[in-house]
Amino acid sequence: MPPIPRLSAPSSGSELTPRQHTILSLIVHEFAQSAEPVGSRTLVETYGLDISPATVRNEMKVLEELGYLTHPHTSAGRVPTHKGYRYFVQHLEQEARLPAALERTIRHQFYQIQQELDQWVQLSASVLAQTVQNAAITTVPRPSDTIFKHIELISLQPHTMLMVLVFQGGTMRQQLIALEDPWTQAELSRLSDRLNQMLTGLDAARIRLLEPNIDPLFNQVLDIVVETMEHEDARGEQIYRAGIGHVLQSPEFTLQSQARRFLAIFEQPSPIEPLLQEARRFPGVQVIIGGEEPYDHLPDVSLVLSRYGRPSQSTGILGVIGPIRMSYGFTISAVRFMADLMSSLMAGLYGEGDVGEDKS
Amino acid sequence: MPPIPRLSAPSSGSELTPRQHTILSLIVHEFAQSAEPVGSRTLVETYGLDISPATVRNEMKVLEELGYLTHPHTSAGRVPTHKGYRYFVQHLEQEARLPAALERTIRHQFYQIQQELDQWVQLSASVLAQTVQNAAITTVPRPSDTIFKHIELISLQPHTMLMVLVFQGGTMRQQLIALEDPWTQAELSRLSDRLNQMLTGLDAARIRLLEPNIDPLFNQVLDIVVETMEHEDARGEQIYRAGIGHVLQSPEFTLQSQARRFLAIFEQPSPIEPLLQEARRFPGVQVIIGGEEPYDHLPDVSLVLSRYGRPSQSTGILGVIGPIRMSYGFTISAVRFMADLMSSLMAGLYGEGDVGEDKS
DNA sequence: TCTTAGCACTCTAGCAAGTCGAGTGCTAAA
DNA sequence: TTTAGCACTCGACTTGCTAGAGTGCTAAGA
Repeated sequence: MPPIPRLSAPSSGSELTPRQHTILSLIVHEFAQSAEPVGSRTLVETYGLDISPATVRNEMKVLEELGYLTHPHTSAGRVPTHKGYRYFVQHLEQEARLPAALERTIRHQFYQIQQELDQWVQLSASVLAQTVQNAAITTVPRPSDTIFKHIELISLQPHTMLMVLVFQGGTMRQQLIALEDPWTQAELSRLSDRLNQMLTGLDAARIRLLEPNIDPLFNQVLDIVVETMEHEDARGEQIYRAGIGHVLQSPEFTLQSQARRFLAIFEQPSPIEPLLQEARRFPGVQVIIGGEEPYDHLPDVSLVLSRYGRPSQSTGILGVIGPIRMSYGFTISAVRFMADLMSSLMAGLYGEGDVGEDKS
Repeated sequence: MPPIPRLSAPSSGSELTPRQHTILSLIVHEFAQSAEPVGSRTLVETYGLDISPATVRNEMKVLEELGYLTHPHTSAGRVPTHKGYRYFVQHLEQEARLPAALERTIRHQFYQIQQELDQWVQLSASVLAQTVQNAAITTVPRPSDTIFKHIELISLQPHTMLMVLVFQGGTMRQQLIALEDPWTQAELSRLSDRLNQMLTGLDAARIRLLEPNIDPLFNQVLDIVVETMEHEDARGEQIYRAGIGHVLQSPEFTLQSQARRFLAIFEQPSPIEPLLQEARRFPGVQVIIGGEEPYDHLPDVSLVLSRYGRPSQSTGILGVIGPIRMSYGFTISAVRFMADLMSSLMAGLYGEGDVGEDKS
């Protein structure tokens, strides 16, 4: 059960009176829990307000005229609009932390598994989903630009070798290559030494400009390297997901059509991929409210995303996807904590000298 | 639209008369399409049978007494029972192939992407899901036993090295290792040469028995190797999934409770993992009808699974998950084709000498 | 003996009418 | 400016009814 969000007076410059702000916040909070339109009487009774339902109704009407609330029908309670949510999120106390016990529990789970990036990524999605009781995603960190760092050629059988490519930032790719002629490990090592000297620090475009060599194997490997690097640049995110069931449990996604639109997010060509790319460019937690304006191709969901990793080297995105009425305060805290945790785990993995994510 | 399954007379030894067999098959087929109980009149009219509805009703009653059909209520049509499906699947002509044009289309998609196992695996799930209009899964191939084949130690920075482990069957793992003292590539190469000579062909248990060396780095690496290999043995399948939305569209999964049970299959600790392990031990396409007897922990779904890969080296599982009333004939053909295709793709990747999956 | 026409019976889906309750909006008084 | 009171609205739920699809049984026909 997430804690009740702070209901402090709005920060200066707000266009709402303190009471309107309180009422809007309470409606957002109540609707997040009940998923049903909030009536004036319910609100007063549930939160023990010192004003009468009629007063609340009057304020609600003003808020509706300002565009922060709507009605599903004449005699129903109020529901926040997208604008209402945007206002709420903007004026939220974003600095709240998760309860210390919860932070400990989460951290503990990461120290129980092997030190391996892929597993951390996967675990972060499922722990996040479990924590916020919504769907969560995490993308595998990768650098914004693929730059050659190291190649290793390993002879497996006389006619088969394993090529291991390491890129700046620590990403690795391996590939088996069939050879026309048999080669010894010594010969392959000489070749990889030469490649390492020539290619370190270059990107795919620069490598392409190199003059062809006399050695046919050299050329073959070079081709494969370029191909792999270009492919790496063009490759879609690898996304781990978890907790889809949580979201489908909530009433707004019981309709088939809604559920299908929601599920499409997790299928192969995901409609949120451009969003993730975009989100990676900025530090801090970002909240995206879908179903409207620039995000109308999304179903009615909200995304709470954060970049993580080492900004100059390789970064990934993690976050939560859930109904628009989610508990933003708690979710934002959870996402921020998880991003910081992953960043520091990665910093530990790749050496302490490199600080994790910048604390904005 | 899948083709109508062959309705030939049952193979000898069947406990049903030819007419009963036909009626059961038609009910299975009709119910697969309509998802609604099949009445006697509908059956006669839709399939142009030369017998009257009354006769069909009599036969239906016999089939019901034998346990192959049920009634949702007194005045409803008939629905196949699990036993009915099992009978139907067992007596199905399993040798049907996909239409040649479809096979070509599918093959084509695999030649359009880079030769990389992970991508093929992912693609196979989405193509399969698209083809049969149900959910599909594919696991990344891996050997049944992890056996050391090769190690490579690559110096990235003076105090950081990359360890690449290759196991029998071609699976690879890499890991960054922080070093207390600085090491040169030459020193690391000598170390990896020694390890390669000592460990090739051994499994984790045997490596554990080796006597400790004087060299501390040697011991450190050896520990990590054993740990990685043991971890590899214990690691869960990496599963790619696709087409979940197709299944959720069908009427049996519109109820929240059903949908959630179904989705649980695709979440982190999947209830079907033991099934996949089991299925990997046998060649050919296997059909599992869930929701009953040994599979009652599953929701009401059927699995059509096949192993693929190189039996002696490394194998994976691919298959389709859908409502029990799926089109078995078509689905089985699709799964078999996809398994064969993946097997031959892998054979091509790892060298022709090694034939793909045995044709059972 | 098998098949089939006829008929009574059963059960669900769907529709219409009616009731209940939560909630609004307005007005007038505090 | 706040609030009590009241008329009004609309959805959710209940009840009663009907049409339709389907079965099971019986008796006649092949």
